[in-house]
Amino acid sequence: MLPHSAPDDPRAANRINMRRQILNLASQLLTTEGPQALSMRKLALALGVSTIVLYTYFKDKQDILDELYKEGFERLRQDLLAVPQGQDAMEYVMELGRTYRRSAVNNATYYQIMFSRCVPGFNPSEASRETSKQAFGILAAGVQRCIDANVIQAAHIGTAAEVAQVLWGMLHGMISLELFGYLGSAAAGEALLEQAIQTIKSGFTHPNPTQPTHLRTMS
Amino acid sequence: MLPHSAPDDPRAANRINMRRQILNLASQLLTTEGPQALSMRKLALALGVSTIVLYTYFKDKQDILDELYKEGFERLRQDLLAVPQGQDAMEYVMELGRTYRRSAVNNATYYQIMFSRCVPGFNPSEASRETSKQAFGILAAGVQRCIDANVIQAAHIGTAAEVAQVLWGMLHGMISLELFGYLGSAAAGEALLEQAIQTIKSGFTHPNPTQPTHLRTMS
DNA sequence: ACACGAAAAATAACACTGTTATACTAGCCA
DNA sequence: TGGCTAGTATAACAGTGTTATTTTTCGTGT
Repeated sequence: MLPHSAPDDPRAANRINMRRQILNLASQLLTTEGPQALSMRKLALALGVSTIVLYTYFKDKQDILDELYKEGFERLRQDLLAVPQGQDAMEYVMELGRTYRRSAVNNATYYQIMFSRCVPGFNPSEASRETSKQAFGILAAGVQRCIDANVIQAAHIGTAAEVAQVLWGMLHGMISLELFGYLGSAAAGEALLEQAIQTIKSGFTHPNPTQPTHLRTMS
Repeated sequence: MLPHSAPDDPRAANRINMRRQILNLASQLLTTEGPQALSMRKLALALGVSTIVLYTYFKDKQDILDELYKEGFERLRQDLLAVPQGQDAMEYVMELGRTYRRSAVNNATYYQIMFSRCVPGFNPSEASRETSKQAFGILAAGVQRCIDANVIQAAHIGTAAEVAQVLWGMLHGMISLELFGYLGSAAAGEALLEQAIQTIKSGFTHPNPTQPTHLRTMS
């Protein structure tokens, strides 16, 4: 991962040290003042250095945002990992959903970077999108457990990954509406998410009343 | 709505004409080049006028974005209104969901303005948020029809508005993931939305297996 | 220890952005 | 015709990301 220089090269050590310092400050600026306040000049000023320094440690602003994007998904992943895997597979998945919301609300500005195009030209790199898939994998594994335990009617819905994508989308939608202020208070957001989770549970546990979905994707 | 001048005042006529001209161009720029390309200077240059002109017809850039935000919700509302209200209330709501996605995909850049913070400081005005509620009202009315027809187990879920908010969130989430590129192709997005709709239908038509949600909003 | 060379940093600038103070010009009314 | 007002242009201010040029720093070979 490191460049061509030796690991004990003082220059290289300083490099990764400086990288962390910049990212820490960027992270702090992001959470305290929001995405639009995160400018290269402010970053440099707060570090007491010139703007050019940022460009010696990062390719450009996108590169820094990309790192924050990864950090956001890493936080989410850690939070999801902390959910205890009780005996009830379905209850575990539901708790993942609640944790997902809590993590998103607690890291709202990170969530903006991860899921809304809050910085004009920013698009996460392919490598960073891989990180996002790891957080998603926890959800998919939970769904797989439900399918194995026969509490999700898999045949009527799709593969574990597909079900997890649907679940993810629904959770993300509720949280997204809340963060954008469409649901009113945080309490309302929490209550509505609980409703959504209950509805999803109900939908997953009961057989699909119509024909398989892949036969009717074209209307 | 018009200012203090008479309706046949040639100045005033020119005013609303110019307003429309600016908005049309902004809309075009938005769809062709995306939100970050929508700058006041580009707008003025394309119109062949000075930037100051924009500020005589609009308070600032937010004001223009606010108008586009309203236009986006108006398009969505029109698309939803065009859905025929067949006999089956549930099928009507499901078709609303499919139409919602189609409308969002067809007006992806508008959707970004409506639901993602794609322009740094933009926050829709209170008046514009009222417009968004009108589009939401169509969804809520459809849900109400389902409740009246006893195809949604309302007692187990909540009021029509709450159910509609959950439905809306789920639809929005799937579409949002698709537009951000998390679902792969448009075909995958369409198929997964169909899965989501079927799951929602199943969840809505079957009674909620646990106690009412308002008793467990606090964990 | 000293000088060399390369890496890192500073300065200053370029091309943008939204916004506005000042100056000017056009058109309407008396 | 004169004057007033609304509308426009010019030019500037403060901010953004980025970079070419210059200067400094610092590890390393002699």
